[in-house]
Amino acid sequence: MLVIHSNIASKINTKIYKKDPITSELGKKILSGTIDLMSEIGFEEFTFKKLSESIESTEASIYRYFENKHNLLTYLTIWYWNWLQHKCAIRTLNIESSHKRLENVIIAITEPVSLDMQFDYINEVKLHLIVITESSKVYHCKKVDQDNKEGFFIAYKELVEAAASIILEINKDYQFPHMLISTIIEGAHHQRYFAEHLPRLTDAHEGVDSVTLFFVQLIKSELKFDK
Amino acid sequence: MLVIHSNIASKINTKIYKKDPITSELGKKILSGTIDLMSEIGFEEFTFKKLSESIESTEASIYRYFENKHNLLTYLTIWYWNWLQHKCAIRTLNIESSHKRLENVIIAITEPVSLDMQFDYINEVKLHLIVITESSKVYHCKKVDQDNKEGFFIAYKELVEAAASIILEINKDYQFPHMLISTIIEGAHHQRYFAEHLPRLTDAHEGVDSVTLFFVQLIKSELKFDK
DNA sequence: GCGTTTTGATAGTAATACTATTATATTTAC
DNA sequence: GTAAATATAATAGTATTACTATCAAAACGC
Repeated sequence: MLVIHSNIASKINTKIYKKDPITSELGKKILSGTIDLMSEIGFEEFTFKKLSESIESTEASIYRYFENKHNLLTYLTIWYWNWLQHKCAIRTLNIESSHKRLENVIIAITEPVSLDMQFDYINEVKLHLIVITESSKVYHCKKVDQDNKEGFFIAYKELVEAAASIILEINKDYQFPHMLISTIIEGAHHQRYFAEHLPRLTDAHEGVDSVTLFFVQLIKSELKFDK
Repeated sequence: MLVIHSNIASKINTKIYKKDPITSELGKKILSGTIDLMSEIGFEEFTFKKLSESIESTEASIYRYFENKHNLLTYLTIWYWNWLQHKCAIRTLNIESSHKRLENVIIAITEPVSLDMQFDYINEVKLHLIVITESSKVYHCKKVDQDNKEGFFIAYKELVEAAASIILEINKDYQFPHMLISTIIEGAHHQRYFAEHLPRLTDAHEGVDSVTLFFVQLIKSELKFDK
């Protein structure tokens, strides 16, 4: 069940930061500066030194908010998962048909991101780019089991669980609801990345959002409600 | 069209290394040592220093074979793609039915890896673990466009192209053959990783390879030949 | 206006990611 | 069988990264 939260950052696990970035001006500058800088130079090239220069602060000050750049990326990724949850909740409000709710969720998850909601320190379009390119590094690392115990991936699990439960409304005997949803979430990121950098691995058609088209068609075929 | 090569390493792009590792004892020890060490401690913790200690050589000697650990991981990933191509070629030999050939390819791509072929310096099971956990880092980095120009991803593209062409034999009007295949390749890695570290994102059933089951069912549903 | 918290400035350490140099093996060339 | 070429080991050194520590200045809370 998806719950609508007014403040996306307030849902974020408190152990991911040393000091909550949304409680101060510097904290917010760290978030917005990171989104600008990391979307430009990428996670590997990104350092707290460079960030401190771009926001005119110091390395030591940034370390007071986040232990390291990995946790900072994790923070942004959790923010994105919460934001997606919120978006899915809005898109399924007052819709009776399970089929239509599921379709709306798949669209919300896979569509290109625009700046429709306005957040003061988070640029959703740039954040989406970072998520597409870097978010898998959040869990593809040795810290994954420890971070999982801390609860850093709860927002992702809730998102998958919520969509999976709609699938079970449609077909209570369907065997792979979680796999289907997590494959679509990860797949949408991959396909957008491939379209940009390795187009021979995709079928991008000009002017058409084939990523969303493909995944909507896929889920309808798999659950056999394509009519 | 898949071509069968007797030597998987010989197909590897020569620009990925400074000195071809399979031409010397040290080179082979670098490959087997990397597979052992990296599958154990992960890409981020892996250093040429640690590798040199574990294979009883020196940092400088390893640098004569590979510019950096990123290129070494890329080498191993290319080896894996070539190996998968080879496996798919074998599994589709002498099979007339396009449907059966496609099913065999999806099984070859998604099934768990065992040590059936024996390579002297590559442990396929450990390499598969590395690919599942680390291979997306090969292209999710700032170097991706440069590496793509060098041709490092050709083996991946050929694999996708070969499977996509079978899809088009089955349905020449199908719009998304490349997306479907690359989604399955990446998806299979993700699902195996999730099953190990984030099980709530999957539907792993005991004793059953649900990853392969899921993707075989998915492609049959999407291409509507599930009979 | 005084105490507390936050930030800035600076310094310092250990590890990483390399490059360079030279000596010593080992291989190959003929 | 010896000289020449090549490969490896041993060592040293540099720039950058990823932090930690200290202290003074600024801001803020009441």
